[in-house]
Formats: sequence, structure tokens, C-alpha cells
Amino acid sequence: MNTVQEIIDHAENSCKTRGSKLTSKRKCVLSALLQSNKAMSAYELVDYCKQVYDKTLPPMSVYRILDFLQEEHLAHKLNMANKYIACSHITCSHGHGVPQFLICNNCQQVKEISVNESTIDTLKHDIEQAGFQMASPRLEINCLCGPCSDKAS
Amino acid sequence: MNTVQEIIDHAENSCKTRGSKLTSKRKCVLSALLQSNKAMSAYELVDYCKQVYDKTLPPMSVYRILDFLQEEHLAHKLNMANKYIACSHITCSHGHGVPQFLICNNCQQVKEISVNESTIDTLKHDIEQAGFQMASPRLEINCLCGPCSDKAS
DNA sequence: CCAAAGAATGATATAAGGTATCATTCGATA
DNA sequence: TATCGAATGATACCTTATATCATTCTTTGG
Repeated sequence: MNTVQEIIDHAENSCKTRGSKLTSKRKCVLSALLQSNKAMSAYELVDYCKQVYDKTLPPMSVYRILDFLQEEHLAHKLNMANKYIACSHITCSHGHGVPQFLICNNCQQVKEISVNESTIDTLKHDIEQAGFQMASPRLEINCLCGPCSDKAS
Repeated sequence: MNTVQEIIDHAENSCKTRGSKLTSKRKCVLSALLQSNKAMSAYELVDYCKQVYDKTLPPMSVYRILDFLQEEHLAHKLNMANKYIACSHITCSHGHGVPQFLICNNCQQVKEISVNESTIDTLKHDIEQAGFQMASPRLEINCLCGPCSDKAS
């Protein structure tokens, strides 16, 4: 497990390598995603940066920064929830299977897992049978996390 | 393949059986979903009903009707796209595997397929390993449909 | 047949997510 | 240090969605 600061440092280096810059505001948004450790909407990020870091960011800037972070593979958008999360593999140098997101319907906690590659291949095959191409094999799956599912029962 | 009218008749009967009513406005929205044969937003449905059926429905009503149609298993919401589609199995009496939605990122066309049950079981198993419970095994998958993927290449 | 109750729909306001556009500021580089 | 491009700010507006209260329609019991 890495500290937020370590991850930020790593992200900064990886941006440098790719010829882009992790500015202070971009760091701020990324830190917020890392520290909160859950999926957040753009407007929640505005509030979080204001309250926790005392940085006032207009929503428009947050959206732009989120776009940037996604391009740099530092964050992902969860389309089903209209929220954003930090990529959980920022500090890894090795390649990964495509991430699958488990979204807790109750508390919005998100877990990023890699499923068995052959499962995805099977799915892909079924999809191609139907005449479609998978645009992104990244799945977002409606779930309940352990604690929330315990409470519900 | 059934005509829209046949599907509507079938839906009306199934509502009657379940003790609810498929009113004329509800029919209108369902017809729009069936005729257009694609995923539509609530506001697109407002426009469609106005232009094609000359029925003026306020957005609020359309949302309520969409909720109703979902309760009756006549329509589904696609969370990733914030759009709605008619269930493709309205006229079927037998049970189905859980539907998976293939959404064309380009033209919004949606195909509802059933994937191999064991694939879903595997996925479910992986998810439980991660300490989560699948809330709905219904997946929404970012795709390109045949025509759009041809154009793109 | 009529009144009352409940379901369905309408009208209005507003929240939340997101984008387009133009202005301004910051920062590297010549 | 002047300048050019990248980053950020400000403003306006669009789309999706919900909350709330009013009105209409439809049963159904008397």
C-alpha cells in the first residue's frame, strides 16, 4: 500500500515522462480522489477541494482536470454513476488486465478488480456473435459491498 | 417478429393480469420506444410523442411512465447512457437469462442479448471473491454496432 | 346515479451533471 | 523580457432528473 503522497509523486513522474504536467490543481483533484477513496462527482470534488485543501476550483476546471487525468490513465469515469475515481494502478509499472468496476449501489464505494481474461473473451465472443464490437471491455457492475450487503440482510 | 401493435396488446394483457393499467399515455411512450427501436432519453420521448403521435406529455409524466414501465418489466433504463429502451421480451412467456445490453457508442442503437449463464456465474464468483455482491447481473457494455464499426475503420 | 377515494397526470420550480465559449493568467522559451 | 501556448477562470446554457402541489380521471360503494 502506498501513501497518497507516494502515488502523487509517481503520477507526477509518469506525466513528466509522457510530456505533460501534473499542476498543483491537477494534484489537488487527484489527491481528493485518492484520499476520499470512493467515487466522487465533479461537484463533490469541487466541495472536497474547497473544504479539505482550501482550494477553490470552478466546476469547469474540475471537468477539464478530470479529462486530463483520464487521458493520463490516472483516473476513470464511472458512466453508470456519473462519478470519477482514481486509477488503482498508478504506481504499478506492469500491464494489467482490463479493470472491472464494482460499484456499491448503497455507499458508492468502488472496487477495481481484474477478472479472469477468459471470461472477458467469452463475453467478447458472444458480443461479436450479435454483430457488435466491444468498445471497451471495461465493465461497470452494480453491486453491494460487504458491509452494505450485511446491513441490508 | 411481432408488430408494435401486437406487442402493445400483449403488454396490455400482462398489465391487466398484474392488476395495473396500460393507459393511453403509457401506451404512447411504450410505442415510441418500440417504434424508434433505439435507446431514448426522457426528453427525446417527449419530443417523439409530440411529433409522431401529436401527444403532448410533460417530462415529469414521461419519467413517471418510464418508472411504471420498468416496474412492469416493459422497459429498461440504461444507466450508462441515461436512456431508456423497450424490453425485447415483452411477448415471451418463458423466463430468460438476465439480459445484457450492448450499447453502440456512436448511434445509440442497443441490442439486448443473453450471454451464456456460466459466464455470468464466473463473473459473479470473481466479484464475491472481492467481497462484493452482484446487485444486478445485468451488464451494460460499451460497443460499436456493425455498421458504425464498419464506418469507423 | 352520485359522491368520495385513489390513481394518473399536469404544472412549476429547482437540483445536479455537463458543455460551449470567450477571457485571463501562468510558465517556458527564444 | 516579450511572446506564445497551455492552463485556468467566468459565464451562460443545455440535459437529465426530482420534489411538490394542483388537477383530472376512474372506480366503486351507497
